[in-house]
Amino acid sequence: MAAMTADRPYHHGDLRRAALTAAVDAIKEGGSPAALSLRDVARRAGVSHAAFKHHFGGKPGLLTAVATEGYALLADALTAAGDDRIEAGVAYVRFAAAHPAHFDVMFQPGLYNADDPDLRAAEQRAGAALTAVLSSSADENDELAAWSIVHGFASLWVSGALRTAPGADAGEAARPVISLLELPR
Amino acid sequence: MAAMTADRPYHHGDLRRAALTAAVDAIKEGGSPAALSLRDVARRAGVSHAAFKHHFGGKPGLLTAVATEGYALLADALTAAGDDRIEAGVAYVRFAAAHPAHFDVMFQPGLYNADDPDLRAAEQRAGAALTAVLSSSADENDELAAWSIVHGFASLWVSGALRTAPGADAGEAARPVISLLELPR
DNA sequence: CTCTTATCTTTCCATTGGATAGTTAAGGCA
DNA sequence: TGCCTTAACTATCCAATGGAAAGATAAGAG
Repeated sequence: MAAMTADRPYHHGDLRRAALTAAVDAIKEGGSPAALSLRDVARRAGVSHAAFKHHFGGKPGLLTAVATEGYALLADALTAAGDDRIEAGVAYVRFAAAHPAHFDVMFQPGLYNADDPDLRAAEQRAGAALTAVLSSSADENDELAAWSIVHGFASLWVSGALRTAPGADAGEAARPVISLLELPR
Repeated sequence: MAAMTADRPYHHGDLRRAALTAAVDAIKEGGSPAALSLRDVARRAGVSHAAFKHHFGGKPGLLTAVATEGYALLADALTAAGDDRIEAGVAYVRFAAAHPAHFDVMFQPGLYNADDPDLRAAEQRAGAALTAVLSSSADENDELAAWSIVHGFASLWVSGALRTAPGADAGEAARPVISLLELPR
């Protein structure tokens, strides 16, 4: 039974990529990764919902790919920010604000396949980039404090808990805040 | 058609309370509020899934109640902690670690009915308690920094990003970290 | 003792994620 | 060129979900 109403090709060509962006769009519109529907993503990509099984295995697999991409983007952003701790922190916040869907998924390990090899690799790359900037820290508490303040600001920003002027730049808003941790003590 | 296999009474007596605790249990076991199933909660409470309509309206309504209870608990914990900023911060983290399900829901406004009156009231009570402790702050950035570092630590702890010794006390782990913000500058 | 109303159940529905089996195309190899 | 293996995708079925509607039961007011 060959239906094929539309004249699009049988093979998408770059379904994986299309699915990822469609998923991120859907998460943004839905407001939460929880509301994500596989079938909705499939419709956006113009594909049967079962097509994802081959590429991602299932819904958790799709979200695993989103998280993986997120960690990769974060690692890139951190490396690009250089050695300055403040700038790295600003980059962290900026990443979260620019990719809220990725950020949301990343820190909800219950949603995806947390022991996926690719995911782990990207995760460790981001972790290494973070540790590299913080290597000047005196002790472990110093590192934890830096990570906490930056992650906290990012989380609050993304969740909408900070009622800021619309269109405000998250990075610039964060700079004076996270700088408080860096003053000479 | 009166089936009623079990001999439990037709009226539960305290369904609202039972539903809340069942929902929290289910979220903890499921790992994420996203995985929460209304019908599962109903089974735990020994009730038809349609019974919730009257009490909560629907799934978002149930999660709204969870978030409301969370904000109330947080407000209580903060007020009980007294005037000390460090102790308030420790209490914040301790709350998150003790009630991870509530905490998870609270900061995902997309999951619930964010403009519910009761929710707003509890939210504002917690906000007031937080602001009260931070009132000694020099400026707004100081307040934001304090909130960020505490919320960041709590988020990372709850999401499992901090690989700590099992059974470790979150509050005590947080104390030296958040104290770094309080050193004389 | 009846009426009213809050609480709960049954039943039905569209939608979801997943499983299975079949269809199409693309690339290696004769 | 023609075959054949395999990647990529569709069609279809299924159990489970959240919600809606309508009815059953109980509790309390008068």
